[in-house]
Amino acid sequence: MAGAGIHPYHNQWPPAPVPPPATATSAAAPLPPPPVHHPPFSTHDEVRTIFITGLPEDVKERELQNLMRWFPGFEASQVNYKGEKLMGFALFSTAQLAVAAKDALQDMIFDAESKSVLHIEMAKKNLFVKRGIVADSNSYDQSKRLRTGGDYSHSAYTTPTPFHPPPVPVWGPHGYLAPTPPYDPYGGYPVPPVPMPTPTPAPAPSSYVPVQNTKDNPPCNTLFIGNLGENINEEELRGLFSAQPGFKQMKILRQERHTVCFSNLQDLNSASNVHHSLQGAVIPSSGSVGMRIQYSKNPFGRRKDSNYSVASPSANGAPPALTYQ
DNA sequence: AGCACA
Repeated sequence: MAGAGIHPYHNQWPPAPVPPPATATSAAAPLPPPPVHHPPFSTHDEVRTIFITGLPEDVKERELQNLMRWFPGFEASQVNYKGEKLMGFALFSTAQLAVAAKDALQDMIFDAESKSVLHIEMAKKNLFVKRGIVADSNSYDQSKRLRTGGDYSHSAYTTPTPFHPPPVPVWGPHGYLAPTPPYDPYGGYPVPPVPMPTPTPAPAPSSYVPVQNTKDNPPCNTLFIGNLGENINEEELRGLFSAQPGFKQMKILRQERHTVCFSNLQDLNSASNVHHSLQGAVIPSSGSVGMRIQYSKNPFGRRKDSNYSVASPSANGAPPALTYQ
């Protein structure tokens, strides 16, 4: 009976940084410092953040991040959509690396279509990274979301894999782009600097964040998922939940302020497993917030408003309960 | 915190 509830996703977000599954990286060669997980208390108070203007209006945070991630020392980036002009920030591990990225990106044509040319300066202050979510030191604002280096950092420059181009020289000094080349802008490099996001919905969340699940509802076959972030991608969400064992169907509800989701599983046990294994899961489009999972108040298959007790005396053998309510 | 659909 109980005790055999082994499910493939035994995630319970280890509270301490768990050493990643060491892929046979021999630590013989001197590796650059790990780009992420920089403690907030940096010993140096030097500015190691660059300030980016000239981004196209429809720039996505992910685009900036995918650009920045190729630069050594990149830790986190952020787009501020608040002001009249877009501002981007990117934090590096050292001021020197920030300057290097600044110089490499200076006057780069970010988007030939919209004629966007980047202008980079050193920021006035460092980007403030707070456990994945960030605020500029000046103001905290919901319209700003931060993307940290994340778990892909291992594949970029830490290991000189042959198929990854060394990023910096690609867009060398000033406008590696010809006026408007309709062809491969990465001149000679077989691989674009921004890897294609894997089209297959990765059923594994990118990370987990502790969630305080204040109160839950009685266990049932349907899960209510909230705290999904404003820019949640439905496909991504669907991909995640539909890959869970016992998945039956789901419904995504876009509301004014919060998008929520209902995931219906074949039985209570499956729902319980997912409830546990995905609690606090973070997927890329949710920003850096972890989803909150609760059992639904209205499990699938049961009517919300029942006038007289349980309104389905089907073959469950349950006698009609006497409920005066 | 935000709980629809049958």
